[in-house]
Amino acid sequence: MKFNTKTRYGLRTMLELTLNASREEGTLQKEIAENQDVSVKYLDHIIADLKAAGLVVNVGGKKSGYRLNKPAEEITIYDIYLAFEDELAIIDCLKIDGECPRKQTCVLKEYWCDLNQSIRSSMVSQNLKELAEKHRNANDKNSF
Amino acid sequence: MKFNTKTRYGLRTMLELTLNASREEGTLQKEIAENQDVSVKYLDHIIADLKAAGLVVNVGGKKSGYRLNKPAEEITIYDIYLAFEDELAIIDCLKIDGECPRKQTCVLKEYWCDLNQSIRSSMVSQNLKELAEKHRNANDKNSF
DNA sequence: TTTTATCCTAGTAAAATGGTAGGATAAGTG
DNA sequence: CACTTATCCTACCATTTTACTAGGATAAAA
Repeated sequence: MKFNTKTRYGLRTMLELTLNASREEGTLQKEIAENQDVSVKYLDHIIADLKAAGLVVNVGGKKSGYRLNKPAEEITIYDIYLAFEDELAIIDCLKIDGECPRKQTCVLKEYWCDLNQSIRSSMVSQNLKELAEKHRNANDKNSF
Repeated sequence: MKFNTKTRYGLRTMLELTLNASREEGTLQKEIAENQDVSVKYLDHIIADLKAAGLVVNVGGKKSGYRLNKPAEEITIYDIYLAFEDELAIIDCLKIDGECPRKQTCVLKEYWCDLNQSIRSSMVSQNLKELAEKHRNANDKNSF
């Protein structure tokens, strides 16, 4: 029961882009990789996923930096999660077309479903702008 | 981000034992396996884990059935989870002795930690007695 | 004595995880 | 124009985890 590293690094990447939002020229992969202690090659995949999800854009084609593709307050942690994973389903029968012969009357499914909703809602209700503000109010301005 | 089958089957096993709590002779593995559509062999492992965690006992040695080892209201979903997994840590740096160079000032860790707590608290606050009551109030009395 | 259900240790195919490697493309630099 | 370098894109891969199955020992009951 854990989140994978792509989601974690992806979130850190997105927070870094949020903090650099004032930069017109965006932020280079290389810089992010250094700050976040990931290889540029691995970050490649992460950024590709974020890009495919429409969360980041690269400012001017090859050799240019990245920026958020929407205002930070419109990007939630769940959006970032979805760049790397399918719809949250903590057990299989909660999937959109997940079938379970017991589904009609399963009291446990009810429980799992509630928990699933509560996790998702925690991720939906936290956006990047709030995170960035919290970060700026913290002591050390360079770590996350 | 999902729960494994052992935890799911373990919970179903525990709910079945709760519903059968009035039986002095306990419930046989075989019966549980049939009701829950698991092979007896696989259930073997699951029950072994539940037993090791002190959640179930077998009534009279070999060839006897299983019973809960404590009152149902004292057994939470989190107790059952712990029979199969380590302490809940949705990201590694939340582990008891998990180290992270950024830990002092990491605003993201704060978020993950809150989410971790909220998931755990959902699991801690749901006990087997409540689940069994909900189940008995439902239509179909035999499925979960 | 035979049956059978618990108990215990191994093994294992398939999938997921967390990456690395290689090279194509194109933008900027000397 | 040649060169460097950062993005882009496709493979590949080792390790770990997952979800089991298999085999047999033990002991209680029939």
